Amino acid sequence: SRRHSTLLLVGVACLYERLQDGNRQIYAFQYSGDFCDLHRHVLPDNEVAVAGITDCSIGMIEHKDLEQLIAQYPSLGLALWRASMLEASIFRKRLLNVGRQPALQRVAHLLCEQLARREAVGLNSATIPLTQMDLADAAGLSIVHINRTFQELRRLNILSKERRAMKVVDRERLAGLASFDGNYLNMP
Amino acid sequence: SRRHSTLLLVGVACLYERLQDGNRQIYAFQYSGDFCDLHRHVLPDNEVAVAGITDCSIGMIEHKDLEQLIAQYPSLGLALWRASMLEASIFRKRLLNVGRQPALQRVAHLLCEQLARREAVGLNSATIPLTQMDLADAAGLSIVHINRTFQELRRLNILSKERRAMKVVDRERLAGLASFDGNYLNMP
DNA sequence: CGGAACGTTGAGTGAAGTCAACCGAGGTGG
DNA sequence: CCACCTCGGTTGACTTCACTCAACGTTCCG
Repeated sequence: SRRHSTLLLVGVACLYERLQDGNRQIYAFQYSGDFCDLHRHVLPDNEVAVAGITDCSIGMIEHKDLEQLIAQYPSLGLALWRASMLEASIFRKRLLNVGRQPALQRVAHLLCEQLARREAVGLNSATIPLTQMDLADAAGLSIVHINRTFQELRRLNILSKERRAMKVVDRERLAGLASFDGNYLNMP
Repeated sequence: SRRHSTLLLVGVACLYERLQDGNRQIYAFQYSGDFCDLHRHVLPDNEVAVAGITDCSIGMIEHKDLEQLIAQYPSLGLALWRASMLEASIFRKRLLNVGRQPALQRVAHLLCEQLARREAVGLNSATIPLTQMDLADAAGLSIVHINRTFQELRRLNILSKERRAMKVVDRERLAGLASFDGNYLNMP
């Protein structure tokens, strides 16, 4: 059990868990400013893992230092609490989409969420550095089906290919397709 | 936007969201001691709703009173933060199961989780007061498919029928089937 | 130049969904 | 008291969305 928390400073990472059969579920993509493993504060021994999607810079903070800081600055404690509730809100929406939406809408919503979160941390390019495998594991779909879903999104002129990366060309229609409403991210 | 939070005192409730097409996703079942709508503290205008599964008693607390209490007793703030992280942990596991597990395991895991949580609040009966519709909406499956999954669980002598309610007969095998490990609930 | 990782394709399969009935237990009002 | 209604559960036939498998193409990098 670790004695520190990790903070993502630069880059994109993902939080995931792997099943016995090797299948992976990506729980969240993380951006600058996100704590990667705060949950270990409450659940030191769980199976959740973190991996970099791009190259990352990280910072560490000792648990006891963090606790001391919270004691000293109660508003930090409140901010961390709010961050946890926001994380829960994101998980809820993911659950709705994975549980109740077909592949096209599901992928569209996931992409909208990443665009919104990237924007919030100043990443304004519409080119998203995720592989089809990453998207498959986040959406709960097979790689092959993700690939075909992407082809459909490209056919609709919503996505385009840049070398190996995908680029969102028509964000409006992507959001329309997904019925995306960023309210749950605490954004406009 | 409400000025109070609701605390579930007695009974079972569920947190859910409905799609335009009428489809429902149940995010969580709630038990005595759970706050039903703390998320509104951060996201006052979201679409998440609460409904009673059984008859319920609830308590209300004004947001400003809660904030005052937290200021007065910092450990209450920490406890609420931990509760939010635990909620997030439950959502993560739900996501893993909905995204990556077939119906039988998915339903088995959901039932294991409810048994564990019921036990934690002193509800020791193995009879779970959920309809097949509730389970379907929580597992992200159709009612018809839930029904057939239940028949399979009964055929395996893991579940039985009591009147209209279901009863878990063989908790060991249910947990085995689901590869259930209660660690993510912060329980043994 | 070669290999690894990612992306694409086609064919065949299968798990879960949909539709449309019908059944059965409670509850309720005439 | 019983007819009736409603809600939840069950069934069968059929459909479809997504998965698997196995190959092949492409980009990137050493």
